[in-house]
Amino acid sequence: MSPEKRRIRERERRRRAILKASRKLFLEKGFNQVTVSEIAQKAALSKGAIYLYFRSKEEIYAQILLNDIEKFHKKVIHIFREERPASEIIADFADFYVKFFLTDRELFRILISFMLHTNNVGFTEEMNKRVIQETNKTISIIERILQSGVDSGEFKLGKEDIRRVRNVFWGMLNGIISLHLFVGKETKREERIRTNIENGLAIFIEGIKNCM
Amino acid sequence: MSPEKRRIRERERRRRAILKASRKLFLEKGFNQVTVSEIAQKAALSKGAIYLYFRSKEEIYAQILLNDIEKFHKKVIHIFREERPASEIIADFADFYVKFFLTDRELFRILISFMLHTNNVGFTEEMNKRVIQETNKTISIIERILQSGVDSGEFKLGKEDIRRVRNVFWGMLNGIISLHLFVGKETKREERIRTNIENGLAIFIEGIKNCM
DNA sequence: TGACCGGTGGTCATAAACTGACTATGATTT
DNA sequence: AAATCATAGTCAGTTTATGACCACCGGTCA
Repeated sequence: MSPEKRRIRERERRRRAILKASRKLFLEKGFNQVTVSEIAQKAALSKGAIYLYFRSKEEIYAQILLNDIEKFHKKVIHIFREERPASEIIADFADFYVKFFLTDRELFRILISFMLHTNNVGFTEEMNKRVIQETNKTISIIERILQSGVDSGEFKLGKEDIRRVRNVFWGMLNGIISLHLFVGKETKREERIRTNIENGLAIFIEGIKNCM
Repeated sequence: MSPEKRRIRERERRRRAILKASRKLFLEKGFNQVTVSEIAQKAALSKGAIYLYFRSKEEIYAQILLNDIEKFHKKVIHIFREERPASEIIADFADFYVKFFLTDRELFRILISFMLHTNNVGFTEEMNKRVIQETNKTISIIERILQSGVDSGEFKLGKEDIRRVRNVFWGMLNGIISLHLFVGKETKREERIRTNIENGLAIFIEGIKNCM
């Protein structure tokens, strides 16, 4: 291996170290409560060095978001493997979504603040764009599921309907989870969320099968 | 961890990388056939960087030697654990010595050239002193074994005798191994060496039990 | 014998990476 | 609204790394 190659590797290793350290801190304390000095310390670098790898604290945060969203994507993509009724696939999606975020409450908090466009972090337009773009990829998965339901005759929806239904479904998912994470009690949280979402889904699917 | 600590760690990691890379090369090709540029390349560093970690090619070599000798020490030290006749312990030592070096023919070549004081590498006096000092530690182990034999009444040797016997034993060990490694055939090498040393030991122990 | 030559150990000017004291700014207290 | 504080971001100085270069040595050939 050439010195050049080695340096590139080490650069990437440090970058990952910074991301790993700051992710942990952000999840523990929230964006605003974390200082760049803290991140530097945890990554065993000086503050100045952080700025050799990222332009700003926000950029670090954005990168973490993008990584997490990508991670979710890679996992969720397998839901499409099987040939089954769209209503089942969409229930699986919901199930997976809940499970994925319940493993890390703060990860959800971080992502949901973007997904619901309620973040108060001073991102540049560029950063916002990229994060939203990635988020939309996830949302479009729902659209694909709905579309397959229409194709197979299971649902009867127009093009515009699909978009609306997608938004309702997405909102419902995040709304229910948020409700229980931020308001509800710890006890039996997962069960409550699941029940809520099952109920929601039942109404939801019945609705789109018959009404529209 | 502080930046300072991290840097020290990384420094040590590089140093070890250089030693690891050059050890491999030295064993493969011998000291003179290895260039510093090769070492640098294998360690994924520039040539100049090598000289930030070692003063010279010889110093690298010396460090490898010292490490290897130390490694041998740490392993051989356990031979003293048990309470047994000195003649058995010394046979074990011989056995261990053979086994240790047969696992790596070139390691033996490297070390023996020092132990027999036949190295042609341009070490500084300082380096030679340290390596010889470490080698003498190993030789003194033999002395301790002999001494314990005298203490228990198994051998009858004066102070001066012990030193002479030690040298004879040491020379015999290395001589026999060298003989087979550099002259003898590959086939049944270990067996031949063992047989030789067993014979040598029998004569040797009989000699020091009765004659001196 | 001595001029030449290829190869290599070691050097050093330059570049890259890192550091932490410092500055500017926005929030908070008095 | 002045003063104090906290902290994101900067930058001059330091450390570490690079590879072209030099000096030297051993071998070759006239």
